[in-house]
Amino acid sequence: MKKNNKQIITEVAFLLSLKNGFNNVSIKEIQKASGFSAGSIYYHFKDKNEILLHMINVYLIENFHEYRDAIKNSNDPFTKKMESIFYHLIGFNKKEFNSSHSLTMNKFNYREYYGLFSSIFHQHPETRPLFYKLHVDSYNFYQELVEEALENNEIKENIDVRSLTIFIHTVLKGYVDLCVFNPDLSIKEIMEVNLKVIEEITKK
Amino acid sequence: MKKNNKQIITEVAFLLSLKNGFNNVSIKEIQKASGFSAGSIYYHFKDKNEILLHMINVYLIENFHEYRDAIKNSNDPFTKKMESIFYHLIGFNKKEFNSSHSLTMNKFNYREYYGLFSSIFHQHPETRPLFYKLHVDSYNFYQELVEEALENNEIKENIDVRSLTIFIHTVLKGYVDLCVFNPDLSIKEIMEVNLKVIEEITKK
DNA sequence: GTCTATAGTTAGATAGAC
DNA sequence: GTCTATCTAACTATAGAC
Repeated sequence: MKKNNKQIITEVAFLLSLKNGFNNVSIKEIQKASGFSAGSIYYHFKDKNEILLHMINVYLIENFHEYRDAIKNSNDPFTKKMESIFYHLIGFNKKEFNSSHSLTMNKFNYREYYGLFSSIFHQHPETRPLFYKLHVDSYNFYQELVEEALENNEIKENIDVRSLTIFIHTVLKGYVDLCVFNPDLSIKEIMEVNLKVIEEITKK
Repeated sequence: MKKNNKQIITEVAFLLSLKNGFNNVSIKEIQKASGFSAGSIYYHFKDKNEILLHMINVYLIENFHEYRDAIKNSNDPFTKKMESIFYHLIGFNKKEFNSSHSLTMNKFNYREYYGLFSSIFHQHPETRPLFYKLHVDSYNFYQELVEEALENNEIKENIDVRSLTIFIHTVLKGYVDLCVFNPDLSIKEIMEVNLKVIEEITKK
């Protein structure tokens, strides 16, 4: 899949934004880093805000859909799927996480990633509907997993689907937040603690 | 407690930042909203970044210390203290939340509040140590509550303090995140679901 | 589709009077 | 301690040649 120039500009804007925040990335910087001129950039995007929208769609929305569908289509049991979500949320699948060069975390820096999109949510209120939609999609995804687990008799059958879904949603959100803001706690420990609680309250 | 002019400027900067993000608030806007001139502002602060630091200390750090000490000094049982934290994290104590005019949420808009500080964390990396410190303090606070509950025989005695503390920290983080980003779910429901899980895994 | 050159605006910060 | 006036730098966006 060859990248067209619009995609290159978007990627450059995204990578620069990870470091400095979208508002602190100037068109001049995008010019320098991409090799394209201002005129060229404004040929592809009518203004800077359109770059932002494109960026959100590619790196937030599409990214979610991809990892969601990957997990959906796997044949893993409920607990395994939950574990995969924990890894994916910080940009890893389990194999990568346990490999030796995972420590560099080069693939993507989840700390900057979530920081960037939180900033965008706050400073560009016109983009908020996109975030709300994403959260509804996440909720529905988790609910499907819970319902599937119930059907497959993997968790205790008298559990309330809505409550468990909300709880799982909460824990996943908090887990990401802790990983981002708390450099003292090991990701693995946060993950294991919370997976254990989920197991405890769902076990038959 | 009469406000001095430095405090007024800080408050104005904070309120404007809640709406637009600190980076999008210009000195000119602070001038207009506060009634002070640029010269006056730069008499109190050597540059714009110093306003930011002062703002973080007053509205993030001191705010945490106040609500933490209030809960610490209360004589409530463990579950009651947990409930209070849930309310305080979104800017209410329970009484206010249940009163009729709570719906306006005028006291402070927690959605903008957390959005603002997330943005600052991302876009002003030099301030991150302050955030890390705050998270360690939060962790220690939760741990003290757990230890206290153990001493008072309020929760089952064979529970692992560290695991429970990490779990509580995760849930509280996720709860705030859901409240901020998910306008479809009722705050009360998120709160109740998670309080119930905490109760379930700690009950004797 | 990409370039150069530049218009037009706004930002943070300072000097010096009172 | 507060004011007015102003400087310099940086930004987004556009016009027009190729």
